[in-house]
Amino acid sequence: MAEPLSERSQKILEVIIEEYIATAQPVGSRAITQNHAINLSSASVRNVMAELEEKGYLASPHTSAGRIPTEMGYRFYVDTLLRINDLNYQQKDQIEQHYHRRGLQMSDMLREASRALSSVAHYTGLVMVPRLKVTVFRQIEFVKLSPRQVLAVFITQSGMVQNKLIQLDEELTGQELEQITNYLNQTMKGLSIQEAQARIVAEMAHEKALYDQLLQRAFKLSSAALIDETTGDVIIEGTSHFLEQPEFSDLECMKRIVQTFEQKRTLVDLLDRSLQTEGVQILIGSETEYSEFSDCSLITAAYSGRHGTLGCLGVIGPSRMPYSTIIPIVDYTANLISRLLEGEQDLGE
Amino acid sequence: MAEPLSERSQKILEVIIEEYIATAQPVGSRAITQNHAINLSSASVRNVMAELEEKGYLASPHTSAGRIPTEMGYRFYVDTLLRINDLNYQQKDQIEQHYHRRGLQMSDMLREASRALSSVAHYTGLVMVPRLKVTVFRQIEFVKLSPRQVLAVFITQSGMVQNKLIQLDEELTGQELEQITNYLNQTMKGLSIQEAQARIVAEMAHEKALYDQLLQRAFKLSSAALIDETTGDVIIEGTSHFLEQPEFSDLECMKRIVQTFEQKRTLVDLLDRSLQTEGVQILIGSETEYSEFSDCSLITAAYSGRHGTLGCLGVIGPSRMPYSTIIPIVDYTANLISRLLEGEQDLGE
DNA sequence: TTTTGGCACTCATAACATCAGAGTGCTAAC
DNA sequence: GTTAGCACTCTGATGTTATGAGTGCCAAAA
Repeated sequence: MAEPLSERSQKILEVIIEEYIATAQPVGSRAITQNHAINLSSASVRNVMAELEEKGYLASPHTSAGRIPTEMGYRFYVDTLLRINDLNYQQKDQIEQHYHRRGLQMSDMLREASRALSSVAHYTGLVMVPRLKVTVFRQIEFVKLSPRQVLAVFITQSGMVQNKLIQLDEELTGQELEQITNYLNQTMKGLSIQEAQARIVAEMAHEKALYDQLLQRAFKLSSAALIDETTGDVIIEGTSHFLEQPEFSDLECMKRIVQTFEQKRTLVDLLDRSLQTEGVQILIGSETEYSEFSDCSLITAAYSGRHGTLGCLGVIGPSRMPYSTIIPIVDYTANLISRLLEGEQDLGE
Repeated sequence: MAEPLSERSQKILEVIIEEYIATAQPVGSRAITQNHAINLSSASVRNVMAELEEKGYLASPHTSAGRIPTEMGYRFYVDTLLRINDLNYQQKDQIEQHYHRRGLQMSDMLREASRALSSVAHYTGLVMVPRLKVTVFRQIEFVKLSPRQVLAVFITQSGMVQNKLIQLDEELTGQELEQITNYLNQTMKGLSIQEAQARIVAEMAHEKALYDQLLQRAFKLSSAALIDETTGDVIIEGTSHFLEQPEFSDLECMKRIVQTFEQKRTLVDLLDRSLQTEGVQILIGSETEYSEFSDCSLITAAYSGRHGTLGCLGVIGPSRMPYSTIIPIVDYTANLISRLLEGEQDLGE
């Protein structure tokens, strides 16, 4: 059981998985001997298939229906059998076309990334919007909406814009607000939000601040503006691709997936977990740890700006997914976005 | 044919439609005589049903399957038979709960409105985001991202925030930018965007501007910032409710609807058309003029701020929809949002 | 020892026939 | 004008059978 698969078994497993990915039909021994360059009789293939089933790489829906890959089968395939295709010219072009328009803001760019993923991969595209705390401070502006209400507009080095409505304890004059703005912009420029927050805490604790009411107000205001209470956001494009998959013709199952997409929460958690990983990460079925995705796979890659990892993006679809073409699409998109975001920053400095 | 329906026929039509809305099953003559206070034999009902079918209000899927309402049937029902329920306490409460959190920005509020519609009505909620040009100018800020790139942050009286990246022909110093900002904020405060644009055009034409380079730049910049090239946006919540409807169990049809939602374009057009209408508007089936919605109905109502209509919101679902409960939900939500937005403005002045 | 041809067996799927039930339309009687 | 009754239609459920794809196993061949 723990003994490794022979080369021949591996080859057959590979062919079965690729055939199943292509057709969505259980693969029989005969299909293998006919369609592919395997010089074996169907009986020999059957023996190997029985072995692969026993070891857990394959399963049969019923006696006379051929075999389909298990999660473990896909995992082995991805880890050891997969040969990743290079993107062809057309695919690269198709991805890049999404960014030809000039003057895209960061949020637009991320949306385009999700669209690109969805349309090129033909699965659902996901892009996680950078968490505030991983971004770098560029500029803050306060807009007074009413005596006790201020809108903080906060711009990160990478060009993201965040708005936040702040309720004030005490009234501030326009002049005070301006002073605060200037002070904060000087003090925090170039700091990461985490650094900025740390500095705020430090300076607020520092007694010096006690003497300067304005400073104290400034810190209060900025700490209110920089608290990131949002749960994170994900840009989802191409939900409808799920409806094309024969494995999700079950409406009940489909509904659960769409609902999960709508809540976004689960996807945020999922993508968060992928954030740490270097390169392309692949989660298959139960590895996602969500039952609604038990027949899905998630392929993700992190993207970054000049100051490090910003977020991650990827594609979700059925486990029966052409990994060899999807992986480079995700990889290429993540790199492209990273390059663009780093370029943006160059302009900014 | 053109002769009107007798009272009895109308009553029977009403019962059939309501029964069909409740059960999603074709309604037979017997169901009517049993379940409802109609003192007629099934044979008499059959006569009436034949008449209603001939006149186009009903259709029969096949000989032995009872009748279902046609589009014309629904239209007649909505126009003349419908008695609109009042919202009960729970429903009102459920809608209002979405706004209890303080410090909601306009965009958050609109999202909540869409969620509220979706969760209370159990159909898909739609909210059209106000077009820039119907809003009132409050404040503009320019943030210099690079020598030739400026981010314009534009805040409307109703608290909406719009960002736009502007490419400059010529470099501007921070000081110049500040002057421009001040000038524009003074000049355009309280103007509607249409008025503001008109003024820009007028002043740019005016020869006085020729002498003052700074002014000219100001106008250029603001006109770039105020051009609304976005196609309009719609906030959609509760797509998954469509998957609950038995009439859309056809995956192909379902997919077309979800795709249409994803593109948003069609929905923008649809909602745009409803914008002019006073009160609640109802579009049934082909009245939407989109084939993918041939079995859907759209119920909308406009919402407004103090300065007039801002946008519209509503619900889309199958034509077989409990109009009497959905209509007041849409109506109430639109009024509530309008009230809140007008309140927001009070705070702002 | 490995491979393969052959054969019995299993099971899903499609095709077909049958039947019950729901509903209609029509006619004659009330 | 209303209704009871009846013949008729059509769907959907049920059951039966045939087909065929695919397996497992065994004995013979390599």
